[in-house]
Amino acid sequence: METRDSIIASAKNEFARFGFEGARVDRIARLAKVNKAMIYYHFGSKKRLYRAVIENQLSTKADFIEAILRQDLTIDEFVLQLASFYARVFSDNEFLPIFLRELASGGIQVKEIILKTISQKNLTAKLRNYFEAEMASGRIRRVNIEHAIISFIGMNVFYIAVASIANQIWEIENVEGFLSDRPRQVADIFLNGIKAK
Amino acid sequence: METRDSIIASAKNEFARFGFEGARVDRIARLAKVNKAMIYYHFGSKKRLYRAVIENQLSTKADFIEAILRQDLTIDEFVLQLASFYARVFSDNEFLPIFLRELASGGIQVKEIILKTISQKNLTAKLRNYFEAEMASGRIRRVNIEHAIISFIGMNVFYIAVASIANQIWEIENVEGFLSDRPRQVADIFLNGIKAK
Amino acid sequence: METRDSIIASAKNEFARFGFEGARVDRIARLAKVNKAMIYYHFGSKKRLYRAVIENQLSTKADFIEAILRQDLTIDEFVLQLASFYARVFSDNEFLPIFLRELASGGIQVKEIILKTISQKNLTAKLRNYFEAEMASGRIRRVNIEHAIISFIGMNVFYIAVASIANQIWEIENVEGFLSDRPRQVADIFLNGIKAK
Amino acid sequence: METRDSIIASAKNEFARFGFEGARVDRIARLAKVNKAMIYYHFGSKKRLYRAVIENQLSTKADFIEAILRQDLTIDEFVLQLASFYARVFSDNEFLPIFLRELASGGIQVKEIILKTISQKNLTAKLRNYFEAEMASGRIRRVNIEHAIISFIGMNVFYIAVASIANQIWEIENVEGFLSDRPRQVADIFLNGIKAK
DNA sequence: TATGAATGAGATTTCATTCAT
DNA sequence: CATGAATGAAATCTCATTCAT
Repeated sequence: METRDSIIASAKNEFARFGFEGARVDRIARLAKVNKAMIYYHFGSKKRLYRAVIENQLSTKADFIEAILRQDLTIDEFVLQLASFYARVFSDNEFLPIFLRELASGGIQVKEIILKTISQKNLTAKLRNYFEAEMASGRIRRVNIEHAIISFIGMNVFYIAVASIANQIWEIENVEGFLSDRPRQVADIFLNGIKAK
Repeated sequence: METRDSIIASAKNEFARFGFEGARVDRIARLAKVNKAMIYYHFGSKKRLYRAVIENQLSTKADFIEAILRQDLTIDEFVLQLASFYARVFSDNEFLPIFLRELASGGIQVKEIILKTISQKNLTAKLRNYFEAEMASGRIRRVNIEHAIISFIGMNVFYIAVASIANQIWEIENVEGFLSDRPRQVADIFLNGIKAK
Repeated sequence: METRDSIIASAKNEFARFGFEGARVDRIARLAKVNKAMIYYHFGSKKRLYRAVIENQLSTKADFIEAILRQDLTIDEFVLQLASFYARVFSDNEFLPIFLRELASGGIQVKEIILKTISQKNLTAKLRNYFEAEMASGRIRRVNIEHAIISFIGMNVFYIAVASIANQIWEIENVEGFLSDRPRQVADIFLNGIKAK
Repeated sequence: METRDSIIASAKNEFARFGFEGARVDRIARLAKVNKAMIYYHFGSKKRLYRAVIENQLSTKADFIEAILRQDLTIDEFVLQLASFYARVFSDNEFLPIFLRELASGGIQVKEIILKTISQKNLTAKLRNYFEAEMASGRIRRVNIEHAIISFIGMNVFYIAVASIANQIWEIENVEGFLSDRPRQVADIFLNGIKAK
C-alpha cells in the first residue's frame, strides 16, 4: 500500500498545481519516486488516478459535519463551529484548487462523490431539521433555509478561494490574523442576519 | 477584425470548457472557421490568445459597480443592486469557469487585470466610504467592513459556482426561480446581519 | 497526394512483413521518409492506415475477373485465364501475407471490402451463369458449382501460399518453372474433373 | 505438469486469436489462471512458449497420413480418406489461424517442424509411389504428381481457410452441410480430373 | 513452485507551432 | 491574409521480462 499512497500523495500535489490536463504522469512518478508504469499498474489510467485522488480527499471531510451535528449545540456555537470547519477544509492548499477546477468543468467527478457521501449520512435532512427546530423555537427568524445555508457556506469558502486577490484589493496586511478572525466575523453577520429581533 | 473577433469568441468558449491546458488550438480554429495558422498570425501563441480572451472579458465588467456607487442609493437599494450585479457577472457561462480556474492556479493573469481596473476607478475607497458613512449615521452596526463586504460577495458568487451541486443536494427543482430569488434572499440576510437593531 | 501514397506504400510493406500488430508506425514513417505525425494527420490511426492499405489493394484486383467474364471464352480458355489471374494476384509478395493474416483473424476488414466489390460487380451471379450455361450445353458434367469453383480457386491459391514449404517437401528445384507451369496444370486437372466424358 | 499444460492450452488460444505479436502474456496468464511469472519460469520467454505451442500442435497430426497409406486402399477410397483427413486437421479452430499466420511470416518455425516429421516418416516417397503405381496400372492418367497432390490439398484446405468469406459470397446457408459434403465433392472432381477415360 | 510488485524500453498518439505557397 | 501540410517534442500508455519474498 506504500507505493499506492505515495502515488496518490504526489498526484494530489500535481493535480492541485496544474489541473488534470496540465498534470504530467511523468512528474507524478518522479515525485513519488516510482516507476511510471506503476501508476498504470495501480490505477489503470491518469483519469482513474485522478478519481482516486478525489475520493481519497473527500472521504475524510464528510465525517466532520456529522460530528458537529451530533453535539447538540446552541445556534451560536453551532454556526461558529461550522464556519471553522469550512475554513479548515478549504484552507487545504491542495484540495482547494482541485475543487475549484472541478467546479469550473462541471464537477462531474466531485459531484457524484459529494452527493453520495452527503446522502449516505443524510446530512441535508439533519441540517434542515436543525434550522427548522430553531425557527420553531423562535430563536431565529423565518428564513428560507436553503438560501441561508448556501449563503453561509459561501461567506466562508469565498474568501479562502479569492484570498490572494482580496488581500491586495482590501490592503489586508495581517493575512494570518484576518483568516483566523474570519469564522467569528462570518458567524457574527450570519447570526445577526437570521436571528429574531 | 472579423477573424480576430471570431477567434476570440471561439477561444473563450474553448478555454471555458476545457481550461488553458485542456484547450486545443485546432478546436478553436475549427469552431472559429479559421485556419489554424491564422491564430498564430493574429495572436502569436496560445498563451497570448488566452490573455487576449481574459482582457476582453474583464474590461467590460468594472464599469457597473462604479455606476451603482454613483447613484446615491439607500443601503437597502444599494445592497440589492450589488447582489444583482454579481449574479449577472458570474452567471456568464463562459466567464465563471475561466475565473474559477484562474483562482485555482494562482490567477496571476486575472489578478493583475482586476487589481488594475479596481484601483483605476478607486472602487475600494468608494465602497469603504459608503459603508463608513452608513455606520457613522447609525443605520448599520459597527462591523469590520472588509469582512462584511467579502462575505457579501461570497454569498452571491458561491451559489452560482456550485449551483449544479447545490441544486441536487438541496433538491432544488425550480432552479430558475431559486436563482432569480437569490439577490433578494442574500440581501435580506446580509442587511439584517449588519443593520442596527 | 504524394505523401499519402508514399505512406500507403511503406505501410503495405510493413504490414506485409510484420502483420498489423507487429508493424511499427515509426518504421513506416522512416521508410516513407515522412514525419511520424503525418501518418496521423492523413490517416488518423494505425488501424485506419491499415484499412486504407487493404482498400488500396483490393480496389485494383476485382476489375480483372470481370474483364475475363466479358470476353466470351471457351471453357478451356476461361479456366486457364482464371488460373493465371489467381496466380498473378496472390503472387504479390505483399498482398499474400496481408491476406493470410486477415484470414487468420477472421478477416473482418478484408471480408467487408471483398464482399462489397464482388456484389457491386455482381461477380457471383456472372460466374454461376457461366457454369450453368456450360452444364446446360452438356460441355461439362452436372457438378455443384460452388464446390467446384471454390476447389478451383483453392488449387491455385494454395500452392502460392505454401510454396516455401511445398518446394522443400517435394524437392522442387526449378521453382520458377513450377510456378509458371502451374496454371496449365491446375486447369488440366480441373477441366478433366468437370468435363463430360 | 498441470500448470504447464494449462499454460500451453491458454497460449494456443491466445496465439490463435491474436497472433504472436498480438498475443499478450498477461492474458495468457489470466486465462490459464496462473501467475505471469510462472510462464517465464516454465518457458523462459514468449517466443519459447510459442514454439512449445506449435510443437505440441504438429506432433499429433503426422501419424494420420501414414496410417492412411498403410491401409492398401483403392484410389477412390484413398483420395476420400485423405480429403477427410485434411478437413479434420484444418478445421481445428486454433490450429488454422496459427498455421496461416506462420505462412504469412515465412513460417520458419512451422516449416522446420513439418519438414522434420514428413521426412522422418518418408511420407513424400510413399505418396509418390502410391500415385506412380496407380499411373502404371493405367487406372489414372499420366499427370504431374507434385502438381496433382498440391492441387488436391489446396482444394481441401482452401475452403476451410476462407469459409467465412466464401459462405457469404456464395450465399451458403447450410454451412454445416456444405462442410461435411466437401470431402466427397472434392474427391469427385479430383478423381475425375486424374482418372483415365 | 508461486505471487504481487516493479522495471525499462518502446509503442501509439497528440499538439503547439511553423513553413511553403 | 489565408491555407494545407509539415515538424519535433513530448504525452499517455503498454508490455515482455524480472525481482523479492
